[in-house]
Amino acid sequence: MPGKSGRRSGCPVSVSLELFGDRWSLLIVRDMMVRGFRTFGEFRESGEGIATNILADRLRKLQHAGIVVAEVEETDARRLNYRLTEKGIDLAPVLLEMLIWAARHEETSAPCALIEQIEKNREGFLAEVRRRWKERDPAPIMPRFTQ
Amino acid sequence: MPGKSGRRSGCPVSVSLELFGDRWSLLIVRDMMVRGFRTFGEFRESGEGIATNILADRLRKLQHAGIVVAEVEETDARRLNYRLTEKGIDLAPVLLEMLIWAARHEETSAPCALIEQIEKNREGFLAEVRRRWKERDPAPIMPRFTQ
DNA sequence: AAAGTTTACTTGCACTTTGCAACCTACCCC
DNA sequence: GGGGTAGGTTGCAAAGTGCAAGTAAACTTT
Repeated sequence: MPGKSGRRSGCPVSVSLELFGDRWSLLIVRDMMVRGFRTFGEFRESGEGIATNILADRLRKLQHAGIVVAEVEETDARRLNYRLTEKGIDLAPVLLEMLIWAARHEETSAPCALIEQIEKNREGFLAEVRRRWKERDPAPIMPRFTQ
Repeated sequence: MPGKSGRRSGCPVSVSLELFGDRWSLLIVRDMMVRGFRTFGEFRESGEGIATNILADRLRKLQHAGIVVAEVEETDARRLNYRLTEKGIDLAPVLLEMLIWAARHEETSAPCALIEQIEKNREGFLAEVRRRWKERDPAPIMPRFTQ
């Protein structure tokens, strides 16, 4: 949905930050992308403890931005399946660089071996993320990093 | 400054978002990185219209996170020069991917030719950003994208 | 040296966003 | 049709944000 008025500026970085520059949006994208989460309940129990009103708000905004789509599950009409769009899966490089940066400069629970492996093979990792998305493969590609 | 308690989780993405997951922090980093801005006044008039209390707060937090350092200018003691640390300049790939994503999926003021050129030569662009930082070259590497 | 300007803030206040708990309403299963 | 589950909404207190104004120190001009 381009052509929005009311933008702070036309700088792409600024535009990005207006869409997902907060503490939660990219975590939801991460869960969809690498952990295969699809439902409200999965995101809610994702480990970081997001409040349900914030979660509902972010899912709404991500849908409005065209990053996520929701579809009703055919076996259970209560259940919504949230899924990344192509625009959403294209955020993979952003998340990957954030992961590499934090693993290098902050103390995280990500095992060094895993990070090293990903860093050496960025393109392969991104290709695998994209393949899983395309084939709707719900298997998580990365563990949960519980602290 | 690793070893902080009170983290939501040990996931590197979550850790990153706790440090710079807001609408302003990365814009300040962008201004330092690609426009050569150094002083409070330059950030204030950067185009997006940040409030001065927020700017002061973000500069403080970025310093506390070790992403930015401040040093008094020798010619004018009023003037503080804010500068990225190595940890800060290492955010370049994150910003670059955000720039590419938004240029591809949103309507921005970035000229297509420029984006295409950068996308084809990511490593060269990152090397140039890093060179300018290392040599304290204040020449902006990218224009201001005024809308 | 008095007056004005610039720089980097701080303060006050209205407004918005967030976090937490509780509640609500379909929908499924038995 | 009763109980549990999924995906929310609502209310309220606390925190964060945006804007205008003010401040203190360091220069600059007269």
